[in-house]
Amino acid sequence: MDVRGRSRCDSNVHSEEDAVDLKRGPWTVEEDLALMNYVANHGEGRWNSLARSAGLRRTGKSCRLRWLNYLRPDVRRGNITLEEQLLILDLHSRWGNRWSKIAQYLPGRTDNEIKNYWRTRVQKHAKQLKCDVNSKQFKDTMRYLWMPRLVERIQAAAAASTSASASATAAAAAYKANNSSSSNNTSSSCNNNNDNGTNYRPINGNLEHLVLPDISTMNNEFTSARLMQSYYTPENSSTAASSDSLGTQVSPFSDVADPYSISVYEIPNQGYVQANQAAYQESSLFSPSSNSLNYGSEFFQAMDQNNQLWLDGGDFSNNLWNAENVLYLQQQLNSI
DNA sequence: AATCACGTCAACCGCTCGCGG
DNA sequence: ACCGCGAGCGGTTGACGTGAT
Repeated sequence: MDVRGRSRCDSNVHSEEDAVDLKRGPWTVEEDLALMNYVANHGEGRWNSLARSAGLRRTGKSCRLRWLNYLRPDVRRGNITLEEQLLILDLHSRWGNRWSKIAQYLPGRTDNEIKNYWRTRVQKHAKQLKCDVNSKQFKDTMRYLWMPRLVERIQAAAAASTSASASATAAAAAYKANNSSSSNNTSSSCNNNNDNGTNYRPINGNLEHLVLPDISTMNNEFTSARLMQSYYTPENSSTAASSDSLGTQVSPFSDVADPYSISVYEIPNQGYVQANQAAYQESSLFSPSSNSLNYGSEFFQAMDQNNQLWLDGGDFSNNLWNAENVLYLQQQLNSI
């Protein structure tokens, strides 16, 4: 067997006997098969005894980790999608480094994977911006710039996906028929129960009021679709919008004292950076308190340099929208 | 072709918590 | 109340892949 990685003597092996028996490092195919077979026949749990009974020279911890993070049949592979990024950013803003809790809302993703994503992607950008990942500055950047931008990207992807497959799907045809008659119906349906029977009632984009659905009944794309709705509602984008000198539609912050209150900007055919910077700067007009977002042009320059890298983190090839989600997101787009 | 730097991620570690004896 | 054990969590490490030089 291939024993790589840490040496046996650098761990908390308590006896010479254990040192001889225990194996560390990457799992082999044989070990994986042994673990899978044993779990299939006997179920999970009792990992220490499981390891012995399955004939694995591994700790129970190692077996558990291998199963949960890799061998479990419902483990999801591939890049973190834009929808998942949005969810991770939002949930982390609420719960911090509660990776397992966050992972509960991203079916198929493990806490380890989310943790790795955060450390390799998010913290990297904080470092490039020369600010602490836990600083208010960085959190504001996420809330007011990156997350709205993620929403834009998701909407754009949904629109592209729908237009590409519209003629081939019944859902798209139904959408077209529905959309040609009335636009009000679509927006009014947004805040009602969804097709999964999940009660979802976002209130003016305030995520504190966002009731996260039962994850057992919905996939992560649908969860993020609901989250998107809370970031971009027809009410705050149309009735309260104002135009700045760039022609950018800017929504005033309805409640800047609430750290989770989000406004989103409509940016028709504008460069993302310029438009968002204008929106970002204008946001200070609505925040006379200590929450004012005056970070200056240097900060934006640093952010802009890294912005595309950040947004390109999503993999559209893995953006497997089903017809239902495409329809839902299209309704959102057309209700704006 | 060789080397280096960097990013990714599987795996490990220490710690805490809950539970049963 | 204490102890031992199993399970789970968050932090960290290091092997590996890849692109740049």
